[in-house]
Amino acid sequence: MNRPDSTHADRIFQALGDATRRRLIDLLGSGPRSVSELAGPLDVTVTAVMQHLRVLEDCGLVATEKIGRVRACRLRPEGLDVLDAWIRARRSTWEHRLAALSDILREP
Amino acid sequence: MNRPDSTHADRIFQALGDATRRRLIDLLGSGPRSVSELAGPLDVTVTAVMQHLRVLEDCGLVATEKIGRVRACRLRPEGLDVLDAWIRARRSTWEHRLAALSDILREP
DNA sequence: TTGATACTGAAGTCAAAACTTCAGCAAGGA
DNA sequence: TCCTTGCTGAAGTTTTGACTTCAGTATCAA
Repeated sequence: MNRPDSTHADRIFQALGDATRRRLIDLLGSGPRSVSELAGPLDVTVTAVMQHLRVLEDCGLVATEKIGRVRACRLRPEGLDVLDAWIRARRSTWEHRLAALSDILREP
Repeated sequence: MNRPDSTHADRIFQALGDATRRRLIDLLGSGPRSVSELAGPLDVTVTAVMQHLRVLEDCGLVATEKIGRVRACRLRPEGLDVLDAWIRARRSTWEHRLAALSDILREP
C-alpha cells in the first residue's frame, strides 16, 4: 500500500531511497553542476536528471537556478538538518528505553 | 536503471525509503513486538511484515529472534550509527566547501 | 490427539516510480 | 540570420518492489 508520505523527514527518506539520487547528491558534493554535467556520469538522460532534481529540490536537499540556458544545481547543506533530527530523536528514545530496561533487570 | 545498492548506508536508505518500514520502526520504538502485533497496526498481512523485517534485519536496524512459535522483534539502536556517519561526512564536506567559497568571494 | 495459533515460503498481482523518446523552445555563438 | 546547445514537457514503456493469497510447518494448549 505505502501510504502517502507526509512529513518533511518522510519526503527526504523517500528521496534518498533511490540510488541514482544518492549518486547525484554525491556528484554535487564536489561542487555545482549543470543538468547535463550530471546526466553524463549518472548515465541517464537529461530528462531523468530533471525529474530527480525536482524530487530533491522539493524536499530541500538541492537548489537550482536557471542562468541563461543552463540550470546550475547545488546542494543545500541545511537540507540534512531534518534527517539529523530524525536520527537524534529515535536514538535518544531507543537508548533511554534500553537503559530503563537494564535498570529493571538490575533490580534485586 | 537504479543499480544494485552496495554500501551499508545505501541499504539503510533503501530500507527507510519505504513509509511502512518507517512506521514499523516507530512501532518498535515503544518496545519489542511479535510479527502479528506489528501487522495489526500497520494494516498489512503478517507475510508483508515478514518481508519488511527481512529488509530491516539485513541492514542492521532490527533484530529478531524466534522463541517457540513467536518471533520477537526489536530495534538495534547501533543501526543508526551508519546513517549518522553518512550525514556527518556530507555535512562537514559541504559546509567546508561553502566556507572556502565564501573566503574566495571575500578576496579583494 | 486434536485444534488453534504464529509464522514461513512460493508464487503471483498490481501500482508507483524510474526511465525513455520525441517534439518543442530559448539562449548563445558563428 | 542560422545552427547548435541545453533544457523542458508530455506521453509512453519498463522495472521495481510492496502486497496478497494460499498452502505448508512447528508450537502450544486442551
